[in-house]
Amino acid sequence: MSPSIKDVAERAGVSVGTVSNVLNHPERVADSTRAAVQAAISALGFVRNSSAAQLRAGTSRSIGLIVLDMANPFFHDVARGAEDVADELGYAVVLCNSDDQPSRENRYLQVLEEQRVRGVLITPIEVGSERLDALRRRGTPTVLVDRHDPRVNCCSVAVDDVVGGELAGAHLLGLGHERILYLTGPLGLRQCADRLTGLRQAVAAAGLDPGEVIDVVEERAMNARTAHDAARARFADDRATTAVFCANDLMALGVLRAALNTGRRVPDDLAIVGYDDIEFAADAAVPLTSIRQPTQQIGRAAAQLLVEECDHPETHAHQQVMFKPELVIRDSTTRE
Amino acid sequence: MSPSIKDVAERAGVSVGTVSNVLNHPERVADSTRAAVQAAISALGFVRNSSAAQLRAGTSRSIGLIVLDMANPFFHDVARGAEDVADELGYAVVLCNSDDQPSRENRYLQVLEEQRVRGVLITPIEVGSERLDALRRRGTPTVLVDRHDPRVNCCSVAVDDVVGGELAGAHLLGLGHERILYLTGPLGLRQCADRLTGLRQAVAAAGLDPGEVIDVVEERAMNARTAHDAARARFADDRATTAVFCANDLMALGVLRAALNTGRRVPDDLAIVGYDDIEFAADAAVPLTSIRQPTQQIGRAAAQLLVEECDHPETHAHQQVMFKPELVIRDSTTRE
DNA sequence: GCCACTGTGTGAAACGTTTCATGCCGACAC
DNA sequence: GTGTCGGCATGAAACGTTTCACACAGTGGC
Repeated sequence: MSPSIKDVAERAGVSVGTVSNVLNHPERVADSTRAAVQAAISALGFVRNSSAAQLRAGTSRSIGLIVLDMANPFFHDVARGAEDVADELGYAVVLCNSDDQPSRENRYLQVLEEQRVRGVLITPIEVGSERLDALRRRGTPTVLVDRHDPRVNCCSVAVDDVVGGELAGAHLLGLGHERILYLTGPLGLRQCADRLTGLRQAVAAAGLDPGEVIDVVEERAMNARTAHDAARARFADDRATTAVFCANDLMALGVLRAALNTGRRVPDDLAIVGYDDIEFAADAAVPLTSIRQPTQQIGRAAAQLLVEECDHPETHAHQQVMFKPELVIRDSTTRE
Repeated sequence: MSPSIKDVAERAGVSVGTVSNVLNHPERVADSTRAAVQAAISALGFVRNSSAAQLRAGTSRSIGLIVLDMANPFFHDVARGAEDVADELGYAVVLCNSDDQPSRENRYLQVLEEQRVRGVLITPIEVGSERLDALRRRGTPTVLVDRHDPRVNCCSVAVDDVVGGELAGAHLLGLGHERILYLTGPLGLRQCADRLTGLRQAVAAAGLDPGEVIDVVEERAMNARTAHDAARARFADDRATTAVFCANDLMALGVLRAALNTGRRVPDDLAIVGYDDIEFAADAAVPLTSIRQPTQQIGRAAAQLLVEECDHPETHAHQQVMFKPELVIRDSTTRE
């Protein structure tokens, strides 16, 4: 159907080996021959068949990246970082979106394996699944993104959520708040639980009793609407709480709307801290103080570790990289 | 390295042809043989090499999707819709992000061609580029997403932006506004220009003079910050304008913040209409009236057209599908 | 004039599948 | 017993590359 290397060879009057050399090792071919082959290639509109190339070569220069949710800016930035690094190092990235569904995760792992990718970057739905172990056993390096493997039999890159909670807590305590509400998603998520741990540590470090200072409200969904409703219900008869720490920015924005709609001034009556520092945080009705994660860095680091393991499997030692988050102060906690 | 079909055949004591049949035509194989082969497959951890399969088969069941910007929720939804349909029809989608850079678009087109994808869905950076025509000439069907080809030599799916502008205009005029500001990105973008055209049509249809009613402010960037600054500058000494129509929701959110910060009530002093109906529009400080595009539908329709052309190239006739947008009324224009 | 060498090109093997013509075997009809 | 047929399995060819051992022809040293 489409022209093959053989057609090109015939037209240029050379052997197939020579055409292949023009494609892959141009320096081995005399200038005149190379020109003739190039001419034949463009005349025929030849495009290399990568299936054949990869079959013969036995190995591909591509890695897979499976994320939980491409709609989440966090993963979008991670992907961007990983792509940039992979590109520099001569690898292509195959992007897959598991959408938090085990069936999709499985299907993509299968596809990536069939394509013989060199390695896989993944935020697994469940850490320590048999499927992933099997992949590793068969010799495909994997790196966990935003997760850690307690058994440490692969590399991983994550952000220290305990520190994030501490930063938020210390900031609010420093502003004089004595009743802090932690509005969170399911505490079964490590992320949410760790942030609470950090918050408690900050309170304890200030010489206060976490049990007295912190109040936890756990919601199932982590979006603005849920948070808005929860905040409204809560604030109907509560004037003691002067600060809210939310497990993500969407929830913080919901709380902000609830506060403004019930006539509270932010930050004077209520201080709000979010998490993630999403793009819109700075542009909210009251710009949001938030905890920023080095998202692109996560992707970059993960890709680097993976490529390192792919290229030097024998000397490679697994690492657990842990980034520190950063506090970004805006008007929702303090006006300068 | 990893076990091949041959290893499986040896271990199961059958020929390679039989193993292949177990994989692709299980019904042609006797139950007992099939079981033996399956056992060998799992014992060895065999995974089919898709390069070899595709090379032999000569054709793949995958299509490429090249979008401008995965960070934009619009394209995210389009991708989702396309993936769903492709999946139902037995095609896999290879997702590529051109990031508005011609070099990346070119590279991905090259990669997709080398992989011999059956077809390509693309929002091209430039309509009518030679590269895309060449691809089509070589027999790879393409469908334009959110773009139209004036020469109509391929299918396309887009949304009618003129109607979107009309909807916004008619809504604001119906509320009694007589001075409307259109805050837009570059009018060189068809999207932005068409929305203005629609707005003018609505004004004319109401028997008014577009030149008197509409005021256009064109900014280079279409984000919240730019819009916020533009709105602030504008409103410093302008009380005549009572309504703003923004070319996207991010700009509308910027205007909203500027309005609230300068003490205007929304919608009483200023009505605001956005465009795109992004997820956060409903959760803004004042929920935003916006124009919703059937984003997932766009992706679904595009994938359907493409697969149709791939599967029945001879009977296929190119179509230009044009969806109608929809007005979503919220508090930023009228309180019920 | 011979040797070694370099630069360039050749041709065949191999990669792991799928497909297809062929063959084997037992069952059933006559 | 012969002929036919269906169900299953086989083995080889083919897909389009890359690689590698080899060949060939100049070149320069001696």
